[in-house]
Amino acid sequence: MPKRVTAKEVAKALGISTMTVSRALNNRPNVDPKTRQKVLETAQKLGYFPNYIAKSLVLRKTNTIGVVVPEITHSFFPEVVRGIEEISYQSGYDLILSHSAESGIREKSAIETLVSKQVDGLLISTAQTVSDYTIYQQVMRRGIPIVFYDRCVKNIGANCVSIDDEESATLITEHLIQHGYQRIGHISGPSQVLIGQARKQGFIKALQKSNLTVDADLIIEAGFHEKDGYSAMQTLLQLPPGKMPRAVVAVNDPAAFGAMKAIYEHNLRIPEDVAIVGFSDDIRAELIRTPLTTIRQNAYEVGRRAVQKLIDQIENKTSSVEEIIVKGELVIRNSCGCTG
Amino acid sequence: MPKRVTAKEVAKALGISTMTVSRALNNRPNVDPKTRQKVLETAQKLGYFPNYIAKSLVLRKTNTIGVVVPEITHSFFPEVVRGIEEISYQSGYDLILSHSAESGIREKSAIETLVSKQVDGLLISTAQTVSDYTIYQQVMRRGIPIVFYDRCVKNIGANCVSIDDEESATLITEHLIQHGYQRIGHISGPSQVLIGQARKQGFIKALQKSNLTVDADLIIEAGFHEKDGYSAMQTLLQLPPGKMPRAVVAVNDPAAFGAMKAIYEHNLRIPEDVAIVGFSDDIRAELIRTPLTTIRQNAYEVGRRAVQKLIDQIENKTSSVEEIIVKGELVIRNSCGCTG
DNA sequence: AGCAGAAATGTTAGCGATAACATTTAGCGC
DNA sequence: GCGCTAAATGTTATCGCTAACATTTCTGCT
Repeated sequence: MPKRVTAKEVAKALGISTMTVSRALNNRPNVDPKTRQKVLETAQKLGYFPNYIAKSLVLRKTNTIGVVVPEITHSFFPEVVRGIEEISYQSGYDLILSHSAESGIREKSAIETLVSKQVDGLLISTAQTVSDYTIYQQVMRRGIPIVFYDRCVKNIGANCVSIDDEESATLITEHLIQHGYQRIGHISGPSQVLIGQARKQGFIKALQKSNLTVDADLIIEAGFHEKDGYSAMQTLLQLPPGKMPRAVVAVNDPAAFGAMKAIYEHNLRIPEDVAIVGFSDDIRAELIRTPLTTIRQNAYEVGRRAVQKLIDQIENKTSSVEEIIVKGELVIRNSCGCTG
Repeated sequence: MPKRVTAKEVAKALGISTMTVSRALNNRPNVDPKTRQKVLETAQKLGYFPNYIAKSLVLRKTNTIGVVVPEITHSFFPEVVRGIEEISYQSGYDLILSHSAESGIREKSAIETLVSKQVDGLLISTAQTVSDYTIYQQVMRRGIPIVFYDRCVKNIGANCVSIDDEESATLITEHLIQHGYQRIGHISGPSQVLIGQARKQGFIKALQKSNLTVDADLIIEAGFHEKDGYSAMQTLLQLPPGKMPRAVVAVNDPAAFGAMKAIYEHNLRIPEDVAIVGFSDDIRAELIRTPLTTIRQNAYEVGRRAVQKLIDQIENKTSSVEEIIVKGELVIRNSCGCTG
């Protein structure tokens, strides 16, 4: 096992103290330029790498940010991480990445590990099953700042960067209303998931703003996957002709794809018979038979804003608690009735 | 600033020594069960988090693996990271993620930082511009194991897990040959990139094995993007009818998409007039007008095998240097001439 | 009860670096 | 060349933890 070269050995090789070596290596003032030069050369020659672990112990700073991601398969989060990485790199922070796999228990344990590793701050997107917030509070009480991203925890004094699900849902629903559709249905997410709730709220709000009746029969609680959209749409298609929705807002793109399949199977056309829109701008959205009108969410921007806020907090540049909302963008294609 | 609770304070609260606290917390033998119980309770009550930085300093082990990724936008690498994460989590290692952005300089600096952070091992996929391998050797001489993944560095005694680009290219080319096509063209990657070279080699090898002539005019050096495939295909389509390829092997799926666009613009049909195949199983490959026959690369598996190898090495379970190759899988759709 | 041996606990030193203070050396004016 | 200040360097203690050794407290057995 090769021995590791320490500052002490560099010092010994030059017949000086480790303190001078430390000063030279860290560009501190009050070091003779000739000494500094010699230290640099010797360090290079001996293959010296500073030990950041030791440094972190004494400085109580690791220049490391802990990132907790609930799901990595989903394309949204890698994109967020890319944004996080970009800014943190520029600011000289490294990232420790943890995956909670949507499990509250794993999330808690990941946070504990990160705290034990003395990260300077945490970026967290909560797992879907989390309901106990004491760990967050415990961490914050220790003076470790947390910024939540995408999935926020409110009222515990933490910063938060999220997507404006509700407003975006309103936006896209209003687009359908502008097309003149009166009866609009909604294929929603599971009711216990925040994102689903927000989008449903936004949908309802848009109807109300235009004085359209909100018909509970036209809101089907489903899920985020293709099959959920498929079966929900089948339910809608079974409604009597006078009641069947002329347009549908799906909770996300996969659900919309499923719904489209059901529509085609009923020998109906999109958008001539039923218009449909999605949410999240899946890569497939523009490639399918009738390209899907949807909302593009800027995951990259969410990541950037979240770390930036966290780093500001770590370096005491800000103290106010903010809720930053990254706007979604309406991507108009053909499934809504627009012609492209 | 809240003070951090240390083992010493837990000890003082109980009137015992820190050593006993340490032993109790780490499930060491020779601790009275009652004492252990009290320590656990008190630690919990005081909100004690162990300081892994201090622990790492004395144990010279961080339980952390450094991962260097050249590119995060590309879907391949997030998938590799997912595989890495899964296994490392099971084995109790955390990941520090670094991004070299295909820059040799950034890669070197990332490695230096990771070494300074005392990672137990490194997973590296080299940036495209890297040609100086001394940093790798320096790190390995320090006793820090490296496993390369996807993009390997040979002959420096490091383990490596990669995709069998050459063999897969042979495989898919042979599939075209089985269709009876005689004149087959290749839209290759840039010649200085290894992956491109390997695929081209595999393409050539398949032709040779079947005693088909390798016509240099049918091999167009292009790039990995859609526009590269588009312009390369245009060059091929300009060839005199007797020379124009009846089938094309594209270096990857995006290049194939570009090529397909060019083919359609020439009012030719796929696969009736020109058959084409890709590489990498892009998510769009099965959704397009004529679904693309391609090679699926198991990025997830690459990640899993690479960390596993690394952890074995860290824990001294293996010492032999291996080159692990994860096989690609032929995904047959319609663009090759098969009917689905 | 007395004692060996095991079990439980304590003490000291050190991991590799830096802060804070102490000391030596250098520079400069008269 | 002297004295004074500033620059350069050195010393000691410490960050929070654990290894290694030292000591004390239990056991059980004759």
